[in-house]
Amino acid sequence: MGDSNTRYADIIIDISHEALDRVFQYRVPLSLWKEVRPGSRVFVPFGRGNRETEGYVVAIRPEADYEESKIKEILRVNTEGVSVESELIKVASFLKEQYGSTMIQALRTVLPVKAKMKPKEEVFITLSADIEAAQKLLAEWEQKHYVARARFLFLLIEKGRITKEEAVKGCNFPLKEIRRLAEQGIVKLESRIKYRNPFPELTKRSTGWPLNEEQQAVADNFQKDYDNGKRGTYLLYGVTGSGKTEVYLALIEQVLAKKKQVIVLIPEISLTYQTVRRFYERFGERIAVINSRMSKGEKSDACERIRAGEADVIIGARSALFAPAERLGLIIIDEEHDGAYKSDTSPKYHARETAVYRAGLCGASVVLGSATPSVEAYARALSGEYKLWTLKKRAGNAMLPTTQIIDLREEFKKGNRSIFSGELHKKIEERLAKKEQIMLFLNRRGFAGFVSCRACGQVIKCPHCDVTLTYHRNGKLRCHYCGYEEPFIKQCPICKSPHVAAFGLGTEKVEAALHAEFPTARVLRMDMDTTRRKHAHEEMLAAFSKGEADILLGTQMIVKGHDYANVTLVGILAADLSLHEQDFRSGEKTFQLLCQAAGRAGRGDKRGDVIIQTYSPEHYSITTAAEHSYENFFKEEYTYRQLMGYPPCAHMLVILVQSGDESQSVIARLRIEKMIEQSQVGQEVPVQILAPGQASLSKLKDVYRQVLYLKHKDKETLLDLKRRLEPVLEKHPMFAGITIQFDFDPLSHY
DNA sequence: AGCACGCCGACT
DNA sequence: GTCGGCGTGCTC
Repeated sequence: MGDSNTRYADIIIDISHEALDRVFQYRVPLSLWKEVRPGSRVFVPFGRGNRETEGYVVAIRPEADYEESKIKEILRVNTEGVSVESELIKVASFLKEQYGSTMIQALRTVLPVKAKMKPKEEVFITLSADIEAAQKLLAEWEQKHYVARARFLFLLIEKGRITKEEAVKGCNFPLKEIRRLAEQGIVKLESRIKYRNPFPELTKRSTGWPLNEEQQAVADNFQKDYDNGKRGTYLLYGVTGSGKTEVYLALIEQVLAKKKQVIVLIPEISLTYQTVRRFYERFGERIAVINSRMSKGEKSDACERIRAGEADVIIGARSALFAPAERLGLIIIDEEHDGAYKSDTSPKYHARETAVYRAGLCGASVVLGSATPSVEAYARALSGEYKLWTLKKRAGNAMLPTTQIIDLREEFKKGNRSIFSGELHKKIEERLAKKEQIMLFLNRRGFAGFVSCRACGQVIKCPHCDVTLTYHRNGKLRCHYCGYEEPFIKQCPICKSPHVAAFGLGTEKVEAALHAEFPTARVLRMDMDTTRRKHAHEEMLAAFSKGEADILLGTQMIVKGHDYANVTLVGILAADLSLHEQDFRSGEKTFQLLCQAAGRAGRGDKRGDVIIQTYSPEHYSITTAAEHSYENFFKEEYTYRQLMGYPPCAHMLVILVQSGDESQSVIARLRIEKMIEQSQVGQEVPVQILAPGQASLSKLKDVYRQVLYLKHKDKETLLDLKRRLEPVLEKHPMFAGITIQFDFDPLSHY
């Protein structure tokens, strides 16, 4: 396009206001062609008064799709403090490109509150003419009945100094008029930044524990790389209790010594005062915490401190990844495997991948930590893409608990219809007698109602897909991946037992059973119902910690959190509940949950016991969790992913089609399906389309949802397909009123 | 968000 | 005619 002599820029003016939340086109003057690029910050004339406004260049293009005569020119490029903003804008383009969203959505995630929340600036107006002259003027205006002017001047003479708000709102005297008076030398405008002290908190410092040999080796290795200018991604795989946090603290200190900033990501639920305190104690006021519960003002204050370089350790959940740190040197992602690192709104980015990208832009390293790494991260560590560090020793004397798998089919044969196996019942009684505490864990997520045979443990699966059939309210069994449906079976297809049932076990039911079987035990039940109140979660855990209950019964929310020295028995009531969700990650999730739950037993000096009750005692997720072997689990899981072509061995792209009109959503989905099919004709390895149809959550808030699952070996092929689809979906009138969302390598099913 | 524009009413 | 008060609508 060298022959064309005009160039246009798509510019976002101000993302803080809804009506301006779109791109505006400006001509790029020839003199700025070299400087203006996507990501540049520029000044443009905006609005009727052509007032000079800052904007972000989102794209450069040879043509405009707006009336040529109305297009204005970019004034100049903002070169001040460009680094962070343009870095973040690049991150936004990455999000748009890799995860599929509009540039505006991407920018909104990356530049959130923005200093548009006004950096607490107050404008004051003072008199610059002398009092006598002012009073003369006031008399003149009053005489002429210039009501607003007089009101303003009267107040100003009276008070000597008033704020802009008092003048504009209080006297109904417009800012423009004040400016004119300022030009005439009657008044003076001055702005002052309002300061506030955000952290009068504890600033006690400690140097921390000396590192053990393993931990020191990791710290040394990192230091060596960092000193040599090597930056990369590291996976810190350390068993529960191996002291990963101490390692983080050591790495942070190294990086701070180089005058760099550090971002520490923690899953939202563990972002409690407890966790943050360890960092406070070590780094004092150099810390900034970004929390979803913070007000906009607090957030922008924190951002200002980061931008100004006053805070250099930033702790927060997923979105803290976009903190405006100018001198970023390290990003730490704790509990890297946690599902909370994937955004659930568009762009559905993964913090791990995005962190690696941002680190690459600014020359930072990334450290991922976990006791049960995600299959993705561990595979990359094995391939050499990430560097693997392993911590095998548990700090102190804590021993791994003994783990026992109980086959519930055997219990059933023995005639035990109770929720508790004989062994678990016996152990609970023992602990109650010894005044030791017990945690019972029901790893149920959602309301997945799969159907299984209570005699042989057979789970009813779809004949066409490797997923369980779900029991529907209409009494039928259905596969959410292909739509296959069959009537509810009366007997097990394998062992012919009539005892087939939809599995559904609630905490309330378990609580009732506990009261019946152990009438003296004090039971604390934790689930969605009992923790709805604001601090209920923390309070209940604290109460249990103080020994106010003998048994803590709950869903996965109880596995994270404090250590309980007096807990010596952990019972997992039905490990299968998360195993047979219709999701290719269910094995991984189950393994992680079991490991975390088991890690709760015997944190003190008493050795703990773990009992896993299951109908699938031979499933690798359960056996490997029982033997505390991540490596064995990984081997099995990776083979399975390879065999089925699931991530990370291949890639998936979910296209979610939403519309308020049911038939419209179906038509749109069918059209997209057709377009994809046609684009794949003649391809050597075509993209596979799986499970086109209604999403399992088929209607949400009166919006109908249709999904397409696409699968291909190479992510680039899917990205390419998305790139070609996007303009059609955005522009073509047949997709008007239809919302389309993309999700790469989903963490949950639709 | 800003800001211009346009309309109506009050006063000189 | 001029200024003030207030609602409306647009910004490449």
